[in-house]
Amino acid sequence: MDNFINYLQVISKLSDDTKSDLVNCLTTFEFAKNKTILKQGQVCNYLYFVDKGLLRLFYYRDGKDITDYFATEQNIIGGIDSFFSQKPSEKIIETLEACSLIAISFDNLEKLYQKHHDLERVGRILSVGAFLSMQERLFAIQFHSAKQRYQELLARSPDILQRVPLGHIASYLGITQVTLSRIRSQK
Amino acid sequence: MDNFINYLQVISKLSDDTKSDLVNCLTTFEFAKNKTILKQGQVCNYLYFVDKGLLRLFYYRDGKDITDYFATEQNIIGGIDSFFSQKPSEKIIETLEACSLIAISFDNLEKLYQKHHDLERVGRILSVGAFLSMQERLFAIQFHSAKQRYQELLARSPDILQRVPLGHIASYLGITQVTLSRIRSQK
DNA sequence: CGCCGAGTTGAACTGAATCAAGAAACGTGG
DNA sequence: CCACGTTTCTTGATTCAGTTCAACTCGGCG
Repeated sequence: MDNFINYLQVISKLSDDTKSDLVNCLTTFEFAKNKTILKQGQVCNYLYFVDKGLLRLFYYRDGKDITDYFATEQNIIGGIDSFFSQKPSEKIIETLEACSLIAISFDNLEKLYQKHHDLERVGRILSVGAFLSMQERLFAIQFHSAKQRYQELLARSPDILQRVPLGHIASYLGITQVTLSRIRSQK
Repeated sequence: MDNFINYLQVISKLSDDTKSDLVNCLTTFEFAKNKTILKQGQVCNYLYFVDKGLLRLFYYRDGKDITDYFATEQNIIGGIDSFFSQKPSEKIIETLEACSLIAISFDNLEKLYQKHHDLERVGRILSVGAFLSMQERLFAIQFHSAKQRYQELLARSPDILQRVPLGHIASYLGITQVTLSRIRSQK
């Protein structure tokens, strides 16, 4: 839990009061490998901070499995659309390794936001950051070739390549498995 | 100004205290058509709410002018990356029509965020919304054809098509002017 | 041992880009 | 208000990155 609180605290200072309230609202979960922790059609009730392990967020498009996001240690993952709208999720979260997660429920988060301005600030900053990374991703998809995107991922998160099947990587990069295979073979 | 405050208030309730502080921090600007209001290399010091008019946010990529975003009445526009990081902006904002804008400076916004929890909440909700729309845009670029994206824009913002040169529309959709012209001619 | 999912490789196809040239609209000055 | 140059838009021919379809390889595991 300290890991998560530290993570938040670095973003913007939290009072002791906030931190102690926060600790009381957090739940830890342990999941085995290849478990679905958010099903399609289910409302996403938690945001998860990854203490240990690796997960992915994905959805189906024409029956094809498309990875949207990978979360490793020190990342947050959730079905954001569903979580904030409290509507059924199109997207699915599954573990790709055994995971220890620190979770906060929607109700608790709302309550804490209400009560603690400093926490809401952290939330605001995280959201702006998420916006900016989506922007970068959009840019990469628009202007960088499949090869470039692969190399950027390789530079940014070399570990993911080791820990995840190539099919997931390919759809995350917005290319087919076949293209990814060709990219890897050349050079 | 009331337009802007109303816009914010709908997102989440603001106290009278917040509102009166807010009014004192807002500035209104009038710009003629085709004026640059954020230059490349300049730090973006304001977020603008469009009371009247039309603007675009764009940047250069290989010497080509790429439109990132259009803002019409009741939209917010700014060089977000630059604004929040307070670093020089890659991106440029220019008016495409004569505009009345309501602006808030970075310093004022920070001050207000500090003082008013309810306003920071509005900021948080706006940021999550911005994230979600980027997500949709990414999805469209990845999976929808040029034609589909054009038709979606047409459905969503028919007025923009009337008010903006096609070249800007094309780069916003992530296609060339040439392709857009072909799409429009068929059907 | 044989099956099965994951990855590779080859051949054909396609949406959109690029290159290039012409037509239409626009505005600025004489 | 017309003439000229400039920008905007259209149209045609060609090219290319990446997809699709399909067959094949490989390593693991019941």
